[in-house]
Amino acid sequence: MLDTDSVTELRQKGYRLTPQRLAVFSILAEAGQHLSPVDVYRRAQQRLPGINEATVYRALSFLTEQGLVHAAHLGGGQVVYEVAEHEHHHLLCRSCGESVEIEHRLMEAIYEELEQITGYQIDSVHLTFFGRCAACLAPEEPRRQGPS
Amino acid sequence: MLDTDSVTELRQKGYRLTPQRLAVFSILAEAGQHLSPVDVYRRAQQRLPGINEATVYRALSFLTEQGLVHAAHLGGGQVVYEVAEHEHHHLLCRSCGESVEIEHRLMEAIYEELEQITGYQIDSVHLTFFGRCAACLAPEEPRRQGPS
DNA sequence: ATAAATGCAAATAGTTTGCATGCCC
DNA sequence: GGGCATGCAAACTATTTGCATTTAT
Repeated sequence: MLDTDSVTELRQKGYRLTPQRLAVFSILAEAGQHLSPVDVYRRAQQRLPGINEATVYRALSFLTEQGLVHAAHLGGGQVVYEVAEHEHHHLLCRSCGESVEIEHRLMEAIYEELEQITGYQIDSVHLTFFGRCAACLAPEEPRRQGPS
Repeated sequence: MLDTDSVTELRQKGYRLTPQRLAVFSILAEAGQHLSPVDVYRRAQQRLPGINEATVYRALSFLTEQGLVHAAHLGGGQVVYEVAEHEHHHLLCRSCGESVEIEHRLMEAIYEELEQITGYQIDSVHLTFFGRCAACLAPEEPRRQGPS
């Protein structure tokens, strides 16, 4: 699932493309959504039965450092990962845990404003907003399930 | 440091205002900024030498449930707490860890836009943006120290 | 008095690290 | 073959929980 360019680049830097790293990457690519390290680990076990949790953590931080994967901080101190395709943010429903993507484009104006006010250069690739989704707002009885 | 109204209200609900809970609240109120549970614990020890870490965690979640304190999720899976005075957000410098407050007012327009687009009702009381502060951007050598 | 909260210790979850072995390039 | 990465186990940090005791009301 890793494109040839990335593969070549990483090898030139002296890094190795092990089955474990490739598995972690494809799992994220195929999932098409953010996964927690444990999620990744569980799925990885099915492909590479002997894979270790520490390896998954190491692969995730490796891929993050290389910019192939993004780490996102959802609420509750959870960190999740997803392939670095397009910049976006999340809006998470507190009731049912469902999330929608927010295009980064929508946030550009506010980023600029905040940069002007604060003097910071903002580079958040990922923000998480919280709220309640339409489905949970509508009925008397919201469909309870708890986030995550 | 808790106002009389809150005190009365909590007692009427059957909750108790123990020295531990009051200490945790005043520590946050006096700090005037977000503190991690460990920060709170350390400061609490000086006032109530026997206080236990579990008690601090329990007090923090109690105060959060009662709406007197807000939990904020900074990066790296850290949760910090602060008194619930005014709604605001944080902008955190990745290099030195310094943070500035972002007034919620600035975010209102984008909240409305997102609500229209997604159908969600957004109630994030706290967002954390990441970037680099002016001081860390300016010099050749950013003042390294690592966040938090 | 009595139910709620604390303190203690142990359990749990999530993540990191040291080191010998294995395997990618 | 050389060195980076893995696997394993242990260490760590942060947080939670059960239970006997204490204490606010």
